[in-house]
Amino acid sequence: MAVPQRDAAGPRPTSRDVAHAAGVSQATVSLVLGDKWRGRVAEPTAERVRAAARTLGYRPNLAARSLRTGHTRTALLVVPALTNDFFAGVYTGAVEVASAHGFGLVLYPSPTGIAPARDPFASARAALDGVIASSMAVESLAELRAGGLPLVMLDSDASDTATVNFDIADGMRQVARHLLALGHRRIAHVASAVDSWTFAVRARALAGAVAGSGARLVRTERCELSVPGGLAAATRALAGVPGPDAPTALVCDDDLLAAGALKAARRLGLRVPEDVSVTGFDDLALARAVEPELTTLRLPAADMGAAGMRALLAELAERPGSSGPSAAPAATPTAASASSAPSAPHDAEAPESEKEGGRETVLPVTLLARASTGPPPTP
Amino acid sequence: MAVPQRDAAGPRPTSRDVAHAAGVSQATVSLVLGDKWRGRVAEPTAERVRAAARTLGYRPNLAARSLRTGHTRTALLVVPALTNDFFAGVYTGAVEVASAHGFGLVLYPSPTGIAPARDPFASARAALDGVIASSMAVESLAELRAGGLPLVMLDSDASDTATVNFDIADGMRQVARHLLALGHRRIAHVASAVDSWTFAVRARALAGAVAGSGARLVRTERCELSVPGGLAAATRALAGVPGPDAPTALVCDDDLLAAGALKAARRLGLRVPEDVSVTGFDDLALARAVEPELTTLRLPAADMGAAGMRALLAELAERPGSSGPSAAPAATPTAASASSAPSAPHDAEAPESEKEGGRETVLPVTLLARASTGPPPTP
DNA sequence: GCGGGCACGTTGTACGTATAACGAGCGGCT
DNA sequence: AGCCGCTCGTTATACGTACAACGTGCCCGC
Repeated sequence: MAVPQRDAAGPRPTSRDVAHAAGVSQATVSLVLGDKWRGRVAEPTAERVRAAARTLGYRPNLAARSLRTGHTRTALLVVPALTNDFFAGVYTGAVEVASAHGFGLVLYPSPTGIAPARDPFASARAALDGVIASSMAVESLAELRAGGLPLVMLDSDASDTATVNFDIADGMRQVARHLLALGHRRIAHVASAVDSWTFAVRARALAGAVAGSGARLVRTERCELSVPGGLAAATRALAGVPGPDAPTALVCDDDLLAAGALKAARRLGLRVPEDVSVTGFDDLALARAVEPELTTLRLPAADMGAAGMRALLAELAERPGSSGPSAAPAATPTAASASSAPSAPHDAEAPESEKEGGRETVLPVTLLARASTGPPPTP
Repeated sequence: MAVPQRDAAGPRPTSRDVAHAAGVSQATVSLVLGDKWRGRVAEPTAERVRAAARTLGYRPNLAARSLRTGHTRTALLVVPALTNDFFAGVYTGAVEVASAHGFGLVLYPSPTGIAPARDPFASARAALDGVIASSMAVESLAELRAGGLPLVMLDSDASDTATVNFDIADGMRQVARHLLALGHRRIAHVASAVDSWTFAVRARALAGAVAGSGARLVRTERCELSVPGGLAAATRALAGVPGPDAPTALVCDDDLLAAGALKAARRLGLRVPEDVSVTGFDDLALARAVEPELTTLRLPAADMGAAGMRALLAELAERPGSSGPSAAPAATPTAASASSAPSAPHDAEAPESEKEGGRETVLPVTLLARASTGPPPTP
């Protein structure tokens, strides 16, 4: 009703049409709608322009704008898979700070089965100002950089790029401490076979935490990052349980693997946690859908997305020809009043420790102890 | 190595730079790279242009192209949630046929917590040629149509728009027949509270199938579409089990609900399927992650996405100023030889019955009988 | 009374591309 | 010989926007 679109739209009104309707020049329209008019256009005139834009249902032509300005105010988020709630959370966080800064965010799920050919983002045709990519979604970092676009990596140890990581090592130590405190002394690691920093760190940290504690890492089984993968690997890891040399706890690199481990235990006639404890990683929705619910690490995915987007904006800001971020939510003529203050989320929060002046952001993680862990069986 | 990008890139080469390097005019470059040169440019010249483009690492400026042509060869897919494998499948299918026709596909997960303000797709800033939307992701269809963009709806009964649907009614009848054949006579329906065509049909079809069969639909419990929702609703539905008037089978509108039902049964001390049978819908990955694995309906999500994209392309083709679909995979200068024939997927397959000349596509579904259903208990 | 600022706009141009319209050379047919 | 028609290009223009540069009154201070 109040929405002012022309229904039987002719060929979409341009800024010149608006100018004509408001009795000004096209340049003035551009100034007013671009929020660059303080002191250059009188308020009544500006209001006339806005009114004309509103009644005509004017919406700026993005292509023309990009052609002129050289940028698109659009970023790309590259993730390995859509179905993982973790990356959905990353997206949510990233899109929030993006749109708070007038940026769009496009999603590119890397392995869709489409051959990426030469162009990694062929299917996300949008012209881009920058890229945020999960290290799990890219094979070759060089290929990404080839575009010459500002780049932020997630879960990566790349040193020549801005990165956003979780404190995975600390998280793994929390898991280890939890199990050790429960009394476990023989632990197996159900590990992802994905060759990524975030999994390499898991292995190192677990080994490190177990090392000087009187406990032992009795097995490590690698597998594909999926429930069936976890089922297979956990089945191998559980051979000989209960037994003197067999593990009493399974530390899994991911909730998917832990869910598979639960199935493996059940098929082997083992109870969780009475016969064997299981831990996950990520706190996916799946962690609470299975029985028993998984002890796991909560990684604040949205924070990672938000931090990634902020890092990208910072990168953009210090480029030569680029436009610094602005809070102005684009030129779409919308009623100027928003309900509450826009408030870029988290913009001044404490928890995320950022290496001052550096290019790496590290986010804390927290352990959630649930029903899948308990004391080891007493033989 | 063979990838010909300029590393210390200056301000990106334009078609004019290519023209200069090849000793031709800019128009000729445009013709050659746009595949419009048959009979207008001699082969040696064309090759010279291609070579120049390659060594310069030329990539056409999308903004300029869109400004000139008026379209973007980009479509938008609007889905309710990213984490649902079903919609991930839809995306995969859609992106496959899109890129086979030289189109890009951008994803917009509707409820990201961002207020859509006036513009439904503010965060997917890309300029669009058309939209494919799941009816579950949009509140008001009119708002979608307001953009004036070609529109295809998924899972919808909208009559004034092209639609792609599954044969939900037939699917529900298959479920009912399966349970009736096992001997169930008292059935409860764990239904989604989402007000959408696809769920309304489920209810009607289940009621219809149970009606003349000697069995009864003893309860219907509605809830939010999630595992906890299913847990709550199923707990209500299972009151009094086992008992003379209580259901022996739970038909759930979605695998998420069925997973919740499994948890509910376990908490009530009921075994599945010995005490109560449970069925799902969608065949999500979750269906096989839980124990016992779910009897469910397989909906070929990728087919739906592919059909949706094809419907959109058809829509686009019969618009006045628009470019018909073309198999030419854009102008990116890539080695002309592909390994195998491109072969638009499924393009001539039988299973999807399409109302000839109509605007609705209906896709078949198949029942997967797994461990969560069995004969009812014999009292 | 006159130069100088200020407030308010406007004119002009460029971004990189696609395509319509227009040749120029040349061989063959009548 | 004349001229059509074909091949192989070129020139010119428009898409819609942002912004640099340039007026034009008008008031103010000296």
